Amino acid sequence: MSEAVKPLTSFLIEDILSIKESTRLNGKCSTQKMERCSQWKEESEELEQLCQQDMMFGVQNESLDTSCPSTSDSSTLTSAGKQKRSRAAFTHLQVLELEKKFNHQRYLSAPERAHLASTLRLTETQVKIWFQNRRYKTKRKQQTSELCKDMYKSDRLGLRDDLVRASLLSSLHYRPYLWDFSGPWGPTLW
DNA sequence: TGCGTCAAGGCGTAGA
DNA sequence: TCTACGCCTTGACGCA
Repeated sequence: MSEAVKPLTSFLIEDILSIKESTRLNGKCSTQKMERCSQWKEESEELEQLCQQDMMFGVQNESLDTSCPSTSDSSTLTSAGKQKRSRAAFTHLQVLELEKKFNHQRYLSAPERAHLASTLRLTETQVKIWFQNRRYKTKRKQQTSELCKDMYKSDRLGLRDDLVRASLLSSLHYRPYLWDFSGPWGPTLW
């Protein structure tokens, strides 16, 4: 893989917050939450319009970059001189659209990904990774719910051994790194 | 301050 | 060989 092809890590929380800084009040959590809700509402309305326009005319929108990645200087140096990893925080608007797309289709073709990325002002890699993570998250949730069902069944049937095994497995599943990988059970066993 | 969440990193694999 | 995937794991961040 060439580093040149790979897009730079996206943007920092501060990048987003700085945009909204001017409208931000001094209050703490509740105020901020209320504010965020109203922002989401505005973003959603904006998105509706943008997506409709985009679908109708097939054009890119310039006004959707409330969280536009500032790819140039997204990470800082640590005291050790190592580059500090930055974590992008997608806006509600972007997540909303990604979720919408994901509900419709779990896999994107390259053109679809490119289109969605440009529409949401994200890189194709970010869209790709988001879908990857989203699929994995869905899978995990599904496995957990199935496990819970099994546990419930076992409990009702009085299958204590199964219950114990299931609870043991559930504790392992989400904390695979806590388990001794040299042992007979790997995290991908089930 | 510990914990949960989530974008991104990393590794192995499959298909073209 | 390249690209995208799955499957974790890591690291940054927000919250109680």
